[in-house]
Amino acid sequence: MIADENCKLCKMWQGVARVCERGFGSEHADILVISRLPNSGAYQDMIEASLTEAGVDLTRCFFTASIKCRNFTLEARKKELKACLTYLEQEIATIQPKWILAFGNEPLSQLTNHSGINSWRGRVIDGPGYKLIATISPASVKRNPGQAEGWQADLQFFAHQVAGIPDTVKIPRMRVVKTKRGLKLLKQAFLAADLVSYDIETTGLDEWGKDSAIVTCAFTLRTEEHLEVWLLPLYHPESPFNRGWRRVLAYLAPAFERIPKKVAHNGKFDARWLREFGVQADVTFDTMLAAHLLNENRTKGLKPLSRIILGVAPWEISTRNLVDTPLKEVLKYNGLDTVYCYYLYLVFKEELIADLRLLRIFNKLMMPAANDLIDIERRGTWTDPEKVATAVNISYRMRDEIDAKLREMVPNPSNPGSSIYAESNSPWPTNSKGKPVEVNFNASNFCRWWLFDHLGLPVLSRGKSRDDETPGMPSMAEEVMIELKATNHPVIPLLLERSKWQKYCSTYVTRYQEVAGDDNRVHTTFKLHGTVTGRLSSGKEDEEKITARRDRGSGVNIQQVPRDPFIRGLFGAPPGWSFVEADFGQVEFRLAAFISGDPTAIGLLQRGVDVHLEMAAKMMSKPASQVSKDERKHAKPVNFGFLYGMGWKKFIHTAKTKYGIDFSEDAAKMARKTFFQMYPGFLTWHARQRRLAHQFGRVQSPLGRTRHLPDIYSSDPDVVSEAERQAINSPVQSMASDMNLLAMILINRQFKQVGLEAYTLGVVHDAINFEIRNDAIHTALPIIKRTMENLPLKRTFGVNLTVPITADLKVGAWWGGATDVLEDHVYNFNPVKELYVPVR
DNA sequence: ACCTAAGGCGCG
DNA sequence: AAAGCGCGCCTTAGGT
Repeated sequence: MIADENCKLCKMWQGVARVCERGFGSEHADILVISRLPNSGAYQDMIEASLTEAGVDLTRCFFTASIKCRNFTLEARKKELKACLTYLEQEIATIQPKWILAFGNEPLSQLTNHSGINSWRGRVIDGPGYKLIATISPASVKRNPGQAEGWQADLQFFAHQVAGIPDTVKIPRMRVVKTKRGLKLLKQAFLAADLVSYDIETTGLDEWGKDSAIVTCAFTLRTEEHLEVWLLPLYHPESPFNRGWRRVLAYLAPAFERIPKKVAHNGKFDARWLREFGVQADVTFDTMLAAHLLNENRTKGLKPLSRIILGVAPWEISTRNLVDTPLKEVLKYNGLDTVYCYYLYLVFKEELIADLRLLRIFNKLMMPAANDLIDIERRGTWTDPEKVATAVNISYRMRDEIDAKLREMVPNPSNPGSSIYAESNSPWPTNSKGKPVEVNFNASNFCRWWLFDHLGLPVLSRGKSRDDETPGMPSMAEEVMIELKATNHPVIPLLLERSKWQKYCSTYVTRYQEVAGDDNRVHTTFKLHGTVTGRLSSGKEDEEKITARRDRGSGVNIQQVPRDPFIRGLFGAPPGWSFVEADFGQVEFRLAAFISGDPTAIGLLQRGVDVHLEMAAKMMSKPASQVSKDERKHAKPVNFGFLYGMGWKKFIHTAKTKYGIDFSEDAAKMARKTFFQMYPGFLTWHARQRRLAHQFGRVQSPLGRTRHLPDIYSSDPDVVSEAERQAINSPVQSMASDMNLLAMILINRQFKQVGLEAYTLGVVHDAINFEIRNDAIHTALPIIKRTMENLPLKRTFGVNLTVPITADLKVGAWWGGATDVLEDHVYNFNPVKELYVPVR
């Protein structure tokens, strides 16, 4: 077969033992397996073993590679892949495979025009005469053993596709509701069902949008041991209920709400929409959240989970625009979602029952929180429209003024600069197409050329090298620019100042103004499955994240609002209401003390001592009473950094960039030493977490939340070290966020019981934000503080905390403009005297 | 027009 | 060799 040992089509031939290695395997193969490079013996063994395990007949396989020269020193880029494709195409023409299994991004991009292996893996892609399925490369599995499970599942899926194994899941009869009588029957079916798995299809992502509508609904109902699927057309143009779909929902709502068990995949989304249109239904079991809790590392989508766990073939819909898709197609798709969701529920339920601590977290934290978040996301956070408008104007003006100054300094052939720096005659830079780049004061190729080539400022740091020949691009990070201030070139402070205003314009103030509705509220989507530790993440709905479709996004990340009062002060409470922020105080340090059992740390916390002050005293070798404010400030990064195993080098860096404090090498080393001398228990705790991770491949928080750390078994020591540090951090971060979640749930419950006009706006990891009507504050504050400081961890999770937990409350008209409420005043709040009356 | 990767930076 | 952890969003560059 084709192989040119004199090939010089690209650089890869240099220094390899064998140029252009051909593939091997059965001449009558109908399966082509493509790796990145010709496999070494060990990788070939690994691939063959895994394929056999998945059920692929090796005698039907031909093995080859994207890049035919096994060159480990040079990196194959587009050019090389294109050159080598010639040989690959010849192999395909000769073998004429029916199936191709592509390992990694290289064969995927060579053969399909697609790139990004993680979004394309596990999908059947049609090629000329063959079907291609891609997955990650065995090399990446070996480096990150955490990938092994998903990799094997992809191979299994490939084997199923090749063998044509039928779906393992039986699809019940589906019936479509078309008439009034059908609606009546569906209502009766609701009343007879003990469980429903449901899903809705919608016109857009924001339920409050002007044209938003529910296109179809599907319900898998379980009644006395048998399943039936009901499909309900609503707003779809072919639907008989197209005009009266809201009335249909209203008619069905009471019966639907009465079904005791409601299962859905990412049910918060569906429940939020249904609530918008008058259906008040909580989700009792969310399969996506269960999947996440059981294994936080795996993919969360209904389709990949169904593929991996149920072994079913993918079910797709031809277009994203449901209104233009035939009703029949939409309904079938919608119905299958609910059927597979039901079968996933059966699997996950058993898995949770097998781990009662996880089941407890699921039932007592995740599901109640998910249902609370429905209302929280719907409410949104109020922004002051006038303040926002002013902030937008100021931000743009500041940025544009700086731009104007910069533009005068931009090199101009007819106006050679008067800078004290030698201006080289380095030519104006061009882009990949050979066109001159435009003036751009962001971190662009123009600026890199201007600063480092034209003005000759020193390159202090570079990014990653993209290939072997060219070095990485000069860094324009803030810390680099701060260093460059020393050059006294006037362009540096301008660029530094500009980047702040540019960020305000692009990411913050303008976005807030764009997404605030008529009610001046901005919304977010919280994900309970957004992090591996159990923290919530915040942002837009997934589908809104596409860069090219910025106009459609309407959510913001409420957890990354800059602390600058100029920005944070845009959020607040409407007239007559107050913004209340409740923070747990140094909760991670407290929990680290609890988990490690370090007697010094526990003792200090029990006595209510300021740990930062104490650290400063130790560092300065003097009594705490003589520690200055500045000295205490120096102690803060010490406590935060070394807690999770930071090295002295990184410590110098973070102390400088995050706290603006200079530590010399010796001082940093000394600080680290002092820290562990003061809390020797932290060192043994670190060692214990490393040992546990190596022994079990996972660690658990005191409440029972699990962090799987398969990478601990990596052959790469860097990867192992990373997993070890995660083993130290995870239980602490997990417990802190679960406590915050529990507090939120309990506080909301009390607000409802008392009927208070007090509402949660969101959580920011160890803090909860509320909006409370002024006449309810004196009732709400004690509830908040008492709940946060006295969480029923013993009763709910069997955990006896040995350290006190404190909550700090702030009340005000605006976030960030709020003032602390003294401890005594929380329990004795005098609304007349003490209520912060906002000046508007 | 749409997509991905990387750099950079906002938050806890 | 290098070594806190956990996130999401925006921009640029370089593709199809």
